[in-house]
Amino acid sequence: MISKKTKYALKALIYLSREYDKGPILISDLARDERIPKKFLELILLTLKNNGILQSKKGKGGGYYLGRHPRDITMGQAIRVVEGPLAPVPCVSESAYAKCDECDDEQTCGIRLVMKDVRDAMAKILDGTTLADVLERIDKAEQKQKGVLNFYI
Amino acid sequence: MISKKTKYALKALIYLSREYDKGPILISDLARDERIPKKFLELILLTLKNNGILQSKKGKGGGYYLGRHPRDITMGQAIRVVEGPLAPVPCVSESAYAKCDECDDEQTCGIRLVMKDVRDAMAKILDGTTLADVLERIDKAEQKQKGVLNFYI
DNA sequence: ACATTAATCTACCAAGTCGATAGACAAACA
DNA sequence: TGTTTGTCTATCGACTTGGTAGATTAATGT
Repeated sequence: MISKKTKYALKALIYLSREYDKGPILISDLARDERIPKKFLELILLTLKNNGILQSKKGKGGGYYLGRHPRDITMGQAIRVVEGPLAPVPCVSESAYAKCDECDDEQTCGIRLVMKDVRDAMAKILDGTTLADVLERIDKAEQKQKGVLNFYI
Repeated sequence: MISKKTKYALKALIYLSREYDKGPILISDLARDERIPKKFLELILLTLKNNGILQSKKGKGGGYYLGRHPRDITMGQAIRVVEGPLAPVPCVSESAYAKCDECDDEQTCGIRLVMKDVRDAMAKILDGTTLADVLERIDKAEQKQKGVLNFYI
């Protein structure tokens, strides 16, 4: 299960993607619209900025905005920053490899063999899905919902 | 990342799979051979038993053994028991669905759309891999390693 | 120069989880 | 009856999670 922190981060990024061409967005506005505790959101946005995903501007007219086009930011990148590596065990992580201390022979570890497959499957999806893709999928889901609604009217 | 508890559980299950036809195995032996803190392992084996994956026998000649054939126990089943649902968000869990409190409309939630794919990919692998499969993969990896070893001799 | 705005930094906190241990208890067996 | 072995309950320190408080710094408008 991903943490609330990660959910908040993803919500914020999707929000900022939707407002991509509208200049800096205030933390306060984001917090209010997405119902995220403001002070907590501050920390999240800051680490996203420190990891190159967001940029910010201080003072009047300031706020946060995406560091790159929504089509150039993936879910995988964002999740790794706030939640840590995707891999279920450190010994199959590409971004943050580490030896498992319980395990002596990595080559013949059954857990590792299976978890490698899991990691790869997750990475394929999350690194292959950009913020722009997510917006698109949301739009399609909303269209579909509207369609059903019309059907009932 | 999976917890140590889960790793210990999987190690124990793989161990018990290998000894499947040898009758009950002592907690002490398992703990010693797999280098798992004994008292901690007790709790793990107990919850695996309470969830129908293991069986046990008390007194002399007692110990723990698999409740079903290794070919009828999947990694997914075991992980759900000790670690909880596979799903990254509760609203896409099949085994333990729950509404996300941050989210009002499930149908159009972008996070959900992506995480559903992730859950399905994980479930496909973990529910499709039995303990017998794991043993087989370990054996193959060991054969391969021996081959390379022979090559160097 | 100065007030205002808004991000940034540091510290802190309560509650919960993780990994592990201790010891009493209960069933099986010889 | 005594020994063996699993079962249960309680407890522990360390760490993580989710969140708050307040001071500080940088940019902007007047």
